[in-house]
Amino acid sequence: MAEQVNTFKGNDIMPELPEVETVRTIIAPQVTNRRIISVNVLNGKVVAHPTVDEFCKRLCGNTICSMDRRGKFLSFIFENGDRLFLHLRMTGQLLVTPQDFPQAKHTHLVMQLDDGHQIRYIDLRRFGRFWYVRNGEPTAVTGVDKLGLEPSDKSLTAKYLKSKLACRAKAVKEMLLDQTIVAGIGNIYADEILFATGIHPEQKCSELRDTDWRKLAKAIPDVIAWGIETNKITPEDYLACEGASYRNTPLLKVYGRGGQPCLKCGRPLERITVGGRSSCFCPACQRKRSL
DNA sequence: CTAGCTTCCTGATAGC
DNA sequence: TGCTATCAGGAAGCTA
Repeated sequence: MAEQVNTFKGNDIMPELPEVETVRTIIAPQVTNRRIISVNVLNGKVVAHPTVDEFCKRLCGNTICSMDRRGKFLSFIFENGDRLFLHLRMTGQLLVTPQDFPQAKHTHLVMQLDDGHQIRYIDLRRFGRFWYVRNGEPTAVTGVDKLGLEPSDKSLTAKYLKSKLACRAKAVKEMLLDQTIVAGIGNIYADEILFATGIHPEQKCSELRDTDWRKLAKAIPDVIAWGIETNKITPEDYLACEGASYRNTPLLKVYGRGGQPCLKCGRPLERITVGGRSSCFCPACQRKRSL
């Protein structure tokens, strides 16, 4: 039995694009056409813009039209065109609960809806943030303006990736985590995408060949779409686990499997650190090429 | 401009 | 048992 190298600290959380999309599809139908009648900010740290007082004032009375997602950002769109942006970062959880539902530890923000339900924000590490942006007000304050292409964007081609990155000495894994190139990939799906392409996480962008760029341009949308598909959960199960256990962890091929056999060749997967992030890969299927 | 370091935060775990 | 140190991670904010 191979040694288990990873520790899985907080692995039930850490939302990336597929998980954020799951949250949106679960939450949106429960809040659409609901009016926010009051807001309780239990920890002002999670409100990034504007001040907590202004934030609460602007939210109250608004009716939610729809929910959107861009990269790992969620947003609530209101009837008046205002928007509430949210980034879950590492450990943020968004729930719609009956108002008498037991309040979880680390609940930082509660919005009371007009149908007796509440939207609750829970975040163990408090890295997540909310931004309230008025209709017509620039969204630059949130950071969404800096995001690169969505993985599903048809403009995400080998040519796009190569033109943006081929001159850079950065490791390909760091490129995948750069939200200004492609939005929504985190540490887990970066490892899965690299395994799918057979590229070593430390391979420099400047060393990649045209076939590599083509493989990446295909694997990025494919792996993210697979993540969205496999993360499906019912609203009941989502609430029962308090929005924490809808991840496809058992299905991941490399992430968190350091020391375990590669699903393609059986050799033990390795775990290294790339750009300060733990990375799992197969040393046989993802050989590092020298020039 | 980029690279590299630090910060934020808590809880699990290791070591004494 | 109980203490302290270490580590995980997304993204911003620094410095050089």
